[in-house]
Amino acid sequence: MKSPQAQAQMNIGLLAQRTGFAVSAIRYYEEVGLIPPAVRRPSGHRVYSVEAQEMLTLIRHCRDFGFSIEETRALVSLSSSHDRDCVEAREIAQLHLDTVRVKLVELQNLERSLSKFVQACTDQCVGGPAPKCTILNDLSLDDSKLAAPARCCG
Amino acid sequence: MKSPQAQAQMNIGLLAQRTGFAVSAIRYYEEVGLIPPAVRRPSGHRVYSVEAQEMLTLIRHCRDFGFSIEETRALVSLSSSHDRDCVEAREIAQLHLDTVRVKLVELQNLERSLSKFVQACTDQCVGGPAPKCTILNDLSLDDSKLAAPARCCG
DNA sequence: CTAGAACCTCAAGTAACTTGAGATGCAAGG
DNA sequence: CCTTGCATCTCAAGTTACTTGAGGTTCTAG
Repeated sequence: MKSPQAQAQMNIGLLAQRTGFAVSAIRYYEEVGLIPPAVRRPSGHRVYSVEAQEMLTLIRHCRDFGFSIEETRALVSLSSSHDRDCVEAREIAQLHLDTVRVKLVELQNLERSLSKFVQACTDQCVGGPAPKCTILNDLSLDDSKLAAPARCCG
Repeated sequence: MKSPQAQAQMNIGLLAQRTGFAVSAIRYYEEVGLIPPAVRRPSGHRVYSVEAQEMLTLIRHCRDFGFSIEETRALVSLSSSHDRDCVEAREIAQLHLDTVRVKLVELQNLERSLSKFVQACTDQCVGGPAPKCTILNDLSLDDSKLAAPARCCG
């Protein structure tokens, strides 16, 4: 009756391997109630079914999307509820997308400023270490414009 | 002798205000040794000089740049060392810039995938909640392609 | 002189796990 | 049967960069 390849029962190590989580992360997810407590063998070892594997795969994908544990929890519970609400799932994703976009803009600005900073240093410090470098001084002034330090290694 | 506007001594509250940190953050920085222990009044209250303000302003700018505490620590110590090494500062910034760029690419990919996900939902769930929505099912399959779920609310 | 803001210390909480210690279980080779 | 070594178990503490809270003092303005 048992199919040899789609192993129905597995221990935590194999589950971890199949879902891309660390063993400790799976135990953590159980602890915080993101997944239900595993069935145990008499020895105390956890045993998992393919259903658990699917649930963790969903969680894996949610985490790859950067959803927080709480958002993931909502999506997992939606996925296992009978009368699931697609609109709700979309709202969670949309909300998350909004925050990702904000972060993206911030990171883009940061990249610009930082590369200008490095460029200013590179342009002006070509000769090597300079004891009179003032770029860090500039950074400690309230009104310094970080994106383009006025001078460096003068 | 005392200039009235450039107040030479200040308490932690004013320092926090001037540098944009929370009071608790400044105490934390002292605790972890990012800034030296403040001079105390007989009452135990901390007193800060303009030098401390400048140091914290530098830290503020480093944190705005997303430098970790350890990177910031290195930059702060460079800024206060007599024979400062401009090349070293540039290297720290360059290293940090590299990681920012990696994160930026990741976030851009994420934004694309996530917006496709939301779009797929929006396109197919216009009618409202759908009990037969399968989008979350797809996410629990190992080989599902997240960027473009095959179907939703079928 | 008193109310209330600001300050103090110390402990614990946050997110999402990881790491480590110390103990037990299990499967394979000899 | 026994040993070796990997997998597993629990529980506590560490990670980052701070914040929050409790409980108590000090400063300042009216």
